[in-house]
Amino acid sequence: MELVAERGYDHLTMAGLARKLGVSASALYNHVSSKHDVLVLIQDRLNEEIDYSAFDHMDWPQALRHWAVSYRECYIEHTELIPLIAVLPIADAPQSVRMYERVFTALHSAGVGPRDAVDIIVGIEALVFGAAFDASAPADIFDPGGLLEMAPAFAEAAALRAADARGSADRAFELALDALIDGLRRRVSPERA
Amino acid sequence: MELVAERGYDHLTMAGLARKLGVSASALYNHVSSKHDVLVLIQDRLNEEIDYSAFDHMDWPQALRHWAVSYRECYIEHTELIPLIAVLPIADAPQSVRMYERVFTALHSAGVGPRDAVDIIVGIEALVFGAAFDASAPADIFDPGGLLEMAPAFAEAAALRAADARGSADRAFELALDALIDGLRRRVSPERA
DNA sequence: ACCTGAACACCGTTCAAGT
DNA sequence: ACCTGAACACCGTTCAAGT
Repeated sequence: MELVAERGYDHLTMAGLARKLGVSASALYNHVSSKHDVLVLIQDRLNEEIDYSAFDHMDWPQALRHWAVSYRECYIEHTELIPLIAVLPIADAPQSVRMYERVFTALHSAGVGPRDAVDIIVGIEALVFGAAFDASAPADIFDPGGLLEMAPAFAEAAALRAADARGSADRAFELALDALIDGLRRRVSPERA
Repeated sequence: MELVAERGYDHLTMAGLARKLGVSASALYNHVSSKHDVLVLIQDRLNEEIDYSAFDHMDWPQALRHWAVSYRECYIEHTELIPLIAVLPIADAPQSVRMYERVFTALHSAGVGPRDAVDIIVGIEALVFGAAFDASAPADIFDPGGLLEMAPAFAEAAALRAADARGSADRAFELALDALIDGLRRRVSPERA
């Protein structure tokens, strides 16, 4: 009961979490010292499910792609946590630390310099988080509403998108991800261009 | 006093905003119907400052880059608003609608298909929002703390990054942005590869 | 038309008191 | 060692009452 970060807390509130555990809200403070602590536990639980095994048997651009896709899938189902987790230090989150180390060493041993490796990780993560946000946004996010006359061309394309918001978000993510990784590969190992 | 979304609201709370305006919190509901309304006003105010004039006199990959840099700069100074604004529909936000229309038509008239154009906008935005998050994260976000022995290689590179977190975040963003745009250009107009 | 002040149902957190 | 219940300082929002 101590280490478990119980799943299914849609309303991530101390009271709600306590109710789900059958205790009072104040009882939680015998196990964690603040809400920040439970966020760290959740972050680590979530990051544990990200699949980065591709780095074992693929070249880094391909592995990066698999990692990013898995990363995004993990967070799409828990989008309300993204703004909290995206700025959360990884100290005391062992699974997250392990993941970063693996990705970093894979890039490094493939000849990518340490600064570029960190930058690549940060860049991929930025796209992943941003895309997960996008996937969680309402389908009509680009609907100009009463301002249609201001954006006739964009509105038409946005309506097409709204018809299959999730599929469109997936396509947009994969287009950007492929473009990003392709660009990174050319930048970091230009001889293979 | 009605339309103004007063600046300097660090604590974006109805009470705080009311205090800054010298009225009571409940008085605000004579002008807006909910906090969501003031967020829309703020979103529009903020997006008004994004510079997309580059689309007037540059080719789309270059213009996209200028737009993204300006976009990110706008949100870096108001990072606490990102999670709210990133999922906010743009209906009733005229400046935002205007911006999207301009970017979309610029891409479209350059020969980019409507679906790709929207995907490119979404992809750039994802990177911008994610990178703005990253820039607002604490400098020691990648510090493994007591788990140093789990990530010796990554920790070293992360420490280098922490020494100049903001500069590193900028570099990572620009590396990813250039790579992304380069990849998009190749994908959308392969003949110019 | 616009404001105030009290009230409501919530937050995260603390702390004395119990077992 | 772990829990409860009351309390605190906050949220966003409503509403009767004032001018």
